[in-house]
Amino acid sequence: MLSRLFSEVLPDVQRLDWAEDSESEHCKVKEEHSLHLREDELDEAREGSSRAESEMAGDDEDDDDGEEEEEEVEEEGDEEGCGADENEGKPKKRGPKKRKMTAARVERSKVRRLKANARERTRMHDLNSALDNLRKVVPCYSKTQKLSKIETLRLAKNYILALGEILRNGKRPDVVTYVQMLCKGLSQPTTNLVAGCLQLNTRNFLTEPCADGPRFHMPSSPFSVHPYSYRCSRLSSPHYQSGSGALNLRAHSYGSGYEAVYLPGGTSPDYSSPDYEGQHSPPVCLKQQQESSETDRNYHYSMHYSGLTTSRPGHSLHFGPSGARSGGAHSENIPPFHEVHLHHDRAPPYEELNSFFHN
DNA sequence: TAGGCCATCTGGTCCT
DNA sequence: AGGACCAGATGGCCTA
Repeated sequence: MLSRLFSEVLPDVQRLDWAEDSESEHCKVKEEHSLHLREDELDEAREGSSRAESEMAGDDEDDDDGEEEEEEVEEEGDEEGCGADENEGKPKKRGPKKRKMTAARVERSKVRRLKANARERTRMHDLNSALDNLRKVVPCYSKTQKLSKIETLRLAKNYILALGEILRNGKRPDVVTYVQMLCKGLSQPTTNLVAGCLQLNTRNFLTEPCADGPRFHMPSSPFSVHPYSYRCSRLSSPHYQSGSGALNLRAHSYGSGYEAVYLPGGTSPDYSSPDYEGQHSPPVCLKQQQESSETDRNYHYSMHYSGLTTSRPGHSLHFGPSGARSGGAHSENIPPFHEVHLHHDRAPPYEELNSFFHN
């Protein structure tokens, strides 16, 4: 199984390399464009430089061929507050003596600074490009709702640790434990998103009617794809932190399953109904509440539907900390499912995890 | 309006 | 001298 994991990971890493290459190509093109856009700055600086040189005709008369022989005039201690009174009692500075900053030198320094700025921009763009690539291989990816840089790094670290744990133990982890590992140290909004992504991929998560009220059951595999979309207005949004209507997610000691139980506070949408149109949020808030007991070591999570609405009046669910934002205030922000999903095609470890939870 | 996130500029440091 | 890297400062944008 582990070898299968590696055999699946490696080609994907190669794909990733390719993707990174193409993306960096794209980035380079963009960067060239942006550099072109800023060439005028350099031109301006150069023009300014030549202007300054001509204005400095008094002491730079022979600087006509661009190789200006700048004055090698040494400072007489008149810069940086090194006046005579300040130098009293202090040893004379050693090292290369500062050259006088002629206007030409100042302008050249400006040009150098502009070039350095351009390089710095390029460098940061490359860094961002790499971060984008990283975003695509961590468990939760959205084109529209990007994880922040810091959260991407945290999630990536947790993901690596989680995969390492799986490799070390050679067995699938408890689902909730897995979610815990992934979300360790993440902000609440990111935790919500990750939980939402994981839950998004629980095709059979929904609809298993119970006698004691609407109840959702997590299947053994939490990672298979289902077609519902969800929304998250902004990852930094604190909307999903707590709520009244909640979905309690309990891990069972038996099997690998856990169940999500709707608590009072909302109406369960009839996902099984053909009338149901999937423009709604699956739970996007997963918040550990407590450890229930030692015997079943159940972890309780509340999974809140934040402003989950449907086209049917009876299906409008209002969850959220205050309710003020609930009720579909952000329905226009719902990213389509294809924009928020697990990258099965890019993340074989996830497929492997799928198989873990399928077995 | 405050806070989070981000891009950019800038000066400093280290290395080649 | 120049490039890479870094961290601080700053201002813009967005959301609650």
